[in-house]
Amino acid sequence: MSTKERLIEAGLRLLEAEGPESLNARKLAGEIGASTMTVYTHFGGMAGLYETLVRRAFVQFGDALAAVDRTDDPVADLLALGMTYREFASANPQRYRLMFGVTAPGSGAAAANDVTEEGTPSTLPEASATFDELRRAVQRSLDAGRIHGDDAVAIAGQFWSMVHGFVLLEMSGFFGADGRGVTTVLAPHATNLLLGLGDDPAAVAGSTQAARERFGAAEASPRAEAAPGARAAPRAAGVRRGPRPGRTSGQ
Amino acid sequence: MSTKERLIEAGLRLLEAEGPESLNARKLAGEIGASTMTVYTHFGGMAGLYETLVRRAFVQFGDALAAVDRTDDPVADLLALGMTYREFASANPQRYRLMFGVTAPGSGAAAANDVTEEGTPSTLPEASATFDELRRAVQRSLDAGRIHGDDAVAIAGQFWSMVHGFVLLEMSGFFGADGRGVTTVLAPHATNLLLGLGDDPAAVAGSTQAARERFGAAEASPRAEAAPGARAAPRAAGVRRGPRPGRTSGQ
DNA sequence: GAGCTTGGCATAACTATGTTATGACTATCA
DNA sequence: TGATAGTCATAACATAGTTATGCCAAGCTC
Repeated sequence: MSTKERLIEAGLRLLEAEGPESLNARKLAGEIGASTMTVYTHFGGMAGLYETLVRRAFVQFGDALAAVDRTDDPVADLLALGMTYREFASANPQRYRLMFGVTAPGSGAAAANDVTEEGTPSTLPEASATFDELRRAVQRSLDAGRIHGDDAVAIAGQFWSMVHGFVLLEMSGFFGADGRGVTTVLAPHATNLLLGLGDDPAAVAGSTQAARERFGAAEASPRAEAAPGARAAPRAAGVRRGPRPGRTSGQ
Repeated sequence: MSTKERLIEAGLRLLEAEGPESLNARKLAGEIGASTMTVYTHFGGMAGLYETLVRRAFVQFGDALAAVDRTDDPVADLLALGMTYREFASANPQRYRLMFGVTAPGSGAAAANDVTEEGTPSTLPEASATFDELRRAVQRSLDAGRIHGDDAVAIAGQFWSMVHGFVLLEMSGFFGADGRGVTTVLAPHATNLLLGLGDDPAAVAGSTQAARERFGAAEASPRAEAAPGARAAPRAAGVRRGPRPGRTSGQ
């Protein structure tokens, strides 16, 4: 594997394993047995590396979403998409935060802006693709007459706000530790939103059940970054984890 | 004013004015004509300063939300609360990000963890108070029979997910630049959620109109952070202007 | 094949930032 | 008046991003 690729993989791994503060040039380089210079040769600096990681993460994220089956129940598909979305974020919280310019990868990241700070995802084609997956599911639900409206993008934005907000608040520790918030907050929210969009209560219940069953089955599949037990035993100890080696003066 | 207080205010000001990367000890100290040592004397380090800024920001945020009038239309109150919420976040994006452990204030912030990274808000009483404001509005809507459900906290969580997710995505540049997303995404989302919660369509429309008018009126008031852009105006430089604390009179 | 060019990379130095050690100065109090 | 505690400037140290420099191997030209 090329040095560049090894750096990227080490970066993604270190990010989740030791948190964003370990995403520094020296540690990264040490991880692959190279010098910090490689970061500059291949990425122009830490900012470039961050951007590459963000793109890569979005691709993986997009792959995970694209892997959701499309059935003849577009609303169930939409719900399954949401569950997968939340699953990915819960399993890779640091990655998710980085993707949405929401992490603190160290001082360099602040300089990395352009990518990390504000415009981050909205200008990345990889991110747009992610959103597009959602938009299509909404469009199919519209086409099927399950929900009503004239702007699939706007409706997709509502679903996105819902899941994105939930996921971040859940990561921050609101909504309880285990996946409890999913049943108390996210699922009812999705139901309410669908009802508000005009879907039939019975149909919503059916699609919810279908998505739930489908999702329980999908859990057995060996998805790479769909880390262990996101639903059953999701990191009760919280997002971080980590003795945080040798901070400050080591003392 | 005490050195400590001046550091806090300089911190909040620098944060919005120059971004999180300017929130460093030397710049901060220079801002008030002191040495970096003051940061350690008063806050124990940058981490302590961050935590103080987060608490202060939550207090200001809570004040802004508490200043929303309570009328005999609890749903309109709820919507006004949401608009105020979004307004605060849009006017003080860096502050909002910091509050939710969502900013990248430089390498120190990663160390600031404990506060900045994961548990940030969920363990801060100031943050809980914020959420409680929302919960009460939901409870009043339940009591009034406008919406149905047995768990005000869970329902409040849905509203919170909605606004939080919207606000962050809007900051990241999705949903367009001006407040356009508010009318295309956030407002319809709120309507749909209310409908899903059992409110009457006509009643929702009425409350929405009431909230809109009330908010438009409030816009004329000399609220610092009540920036223009929610409906029509662009809020080009909306990043500036800090909210003056302690305007809790209107309650 | 000899020499040149290019790209990858190690070494080491430079800069910025968090942090700490030290000591001076001031206010308060016994 | 002397002691103590708190505040804070100076200066040094550690870490992390970055850059300068040069080595070296792979091609390429002649």
